[in-house]
Amino acid sequence: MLKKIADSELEVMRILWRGGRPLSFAEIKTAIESKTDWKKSTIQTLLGRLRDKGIICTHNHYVTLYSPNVSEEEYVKNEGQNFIDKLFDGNAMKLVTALCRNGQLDENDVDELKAFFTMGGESK
Amino acid sequence: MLKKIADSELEVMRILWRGGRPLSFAEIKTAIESKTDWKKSTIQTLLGRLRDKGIICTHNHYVTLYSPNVSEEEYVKNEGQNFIDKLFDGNAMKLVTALCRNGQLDENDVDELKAFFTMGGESK
DNA sequence: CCTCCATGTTTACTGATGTAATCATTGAAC
DNA sequence: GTTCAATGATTACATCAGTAAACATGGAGG
Repeated sequence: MLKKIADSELEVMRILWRGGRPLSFAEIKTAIESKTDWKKSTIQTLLGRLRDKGIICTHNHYVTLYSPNVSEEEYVKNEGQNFIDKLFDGNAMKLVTALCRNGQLDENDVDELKAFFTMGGESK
Repeated sequence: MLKKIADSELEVMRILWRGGRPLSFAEIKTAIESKTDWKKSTIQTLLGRLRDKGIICTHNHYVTLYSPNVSEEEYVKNEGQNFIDKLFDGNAMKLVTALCRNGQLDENDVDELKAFFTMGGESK
């Protein structure tokens, strides 16, 4: 049961996921500093917590390299399910109809989805 | 900007929302005890915090009555948006396509949505 | 009146999160 | 070798969330 990833930790995970390969602290630091003004010790703390939770692991290569143990897809799927469970009784359709009702999704979007299915695959 | 409703607080809110009218502590307590084993002091704490956050208010009637300041719809819409912002760059379609990809939504569901639109209204 | 019960208020404690300073180490540069 | 900069580890501290005991109070019953 996938431990919870806190918001600030998520920022770090994004870097790792987007990196697509094990990253060094320096790389992570640079990437994070381009979007937050966290001190390095903060980043270190987050990496430590993520490792404690088993969400990332470290390889001792030459420098330490950090890589995710869970993929972004897994994470997103998991969070999505939790969210749906929490607010929509686990029923994804309820979520979607709520989106429609709130105008966060319109008929064109639905058409697009339809297309996605009828051509059985990756639209994007 | 709607203060955050914690998970346990949400349980209380559900009672209030479902109640459809201002409820007394006794009513809330009974309702909550049917689904959790929280002590009454716990329920009081949650009510207190919700009131501090301005999410509910109390009327002094004869006994104190509690009622929500935010509707469930508002709340759900808000949380939904936050969720989409956090995990899908604010793009609801990305969420929905993810649901499809994960099989949490299938072609039939999409058809249903289509119907929802073409007949312009409340399907369910 | 005195007592008890339901309710309201205050205080408490643990763990998680956001944020970081500080200390320790280790390889790189002189 | 000695020093320094980068990195890793330890400690810190405030706030929030989950859960609750304890204490105060105002009526209901006797």
